[in-house]
Amino acid sequence: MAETAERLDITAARREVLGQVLDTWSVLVLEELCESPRRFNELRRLLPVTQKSLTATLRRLERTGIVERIVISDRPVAIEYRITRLGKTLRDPIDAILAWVEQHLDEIDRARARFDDEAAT
Amino acid sequence: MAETAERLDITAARREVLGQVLDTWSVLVLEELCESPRRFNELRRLLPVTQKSLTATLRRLERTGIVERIVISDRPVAIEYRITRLGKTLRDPIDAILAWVEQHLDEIDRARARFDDEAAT
DNA sequence: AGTAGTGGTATCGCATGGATACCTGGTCTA
DNA sequence: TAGACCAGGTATCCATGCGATACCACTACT
Repeated sequence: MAETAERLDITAARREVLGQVLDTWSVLVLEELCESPRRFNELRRLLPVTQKSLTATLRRLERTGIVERIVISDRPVAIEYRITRLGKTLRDPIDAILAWVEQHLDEIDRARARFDDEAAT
Repeated sequence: MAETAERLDITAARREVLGQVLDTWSVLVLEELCESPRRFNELRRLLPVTQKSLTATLRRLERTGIVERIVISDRPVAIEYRITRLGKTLRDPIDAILAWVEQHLDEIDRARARFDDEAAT
């Protein structure tokens, strides 16, 4: 039982961060910010994400310490989002996942087609 | 515009797979199955996941070609889930992410506390 | 016969996320 | 100075997802 409890404790903490960090929009926003700092609407144009979700994603990443929200101008309100040192350490693992996806997309498509065919039978 | 369209096309395909592969339960189930094949209820005991979500997760992973569902006995219905060759290739990237989480949990906690403090001000 | 385990499906209610509209300001141009 | 347009959001509605719960068919054990 102690074993189980410990195990679940670990995964509970893990799960929370995992859910935030591995969220689809988080991953894609992160990729963008790794290339260079971006403005809010710049990100909107780059990704098919709604304003609401982008706002939520940026807030979450900011809270987690992965991106920084920098006011670059007061008068015409201008805000820049940039990746933090912590965020940069995420780049390699995330890139590895993205590379995996790119590399296995075809295989996944075939697997899905096979599965759906068998299900239709 | 062609640039944008192409970019969105790529991310659309990416997004789908990302969403499935990086799903919290998928990641944790995958970790378990990497250790050894598991039965349905075995997984339930190992992870704080509901039956419904576990069923959905396993179906999704099966469809994506990442896990295999093997009937090991008809009479007493017994089913084993095991990782596929494709699934195994996911292990390294996923482990990298998990390692990242473990490594930076404290830093994330501090960042969150800081954020919440500032917000409260 | 009763209880427990196996691998599920069905239903309900709440929270999350997308689409859409709207808002507060500032800039630019006519 | 009015109108159009940009910025960075908030507010609202609605569909979908997910957890909790109940239930089912079958087998095994006692």
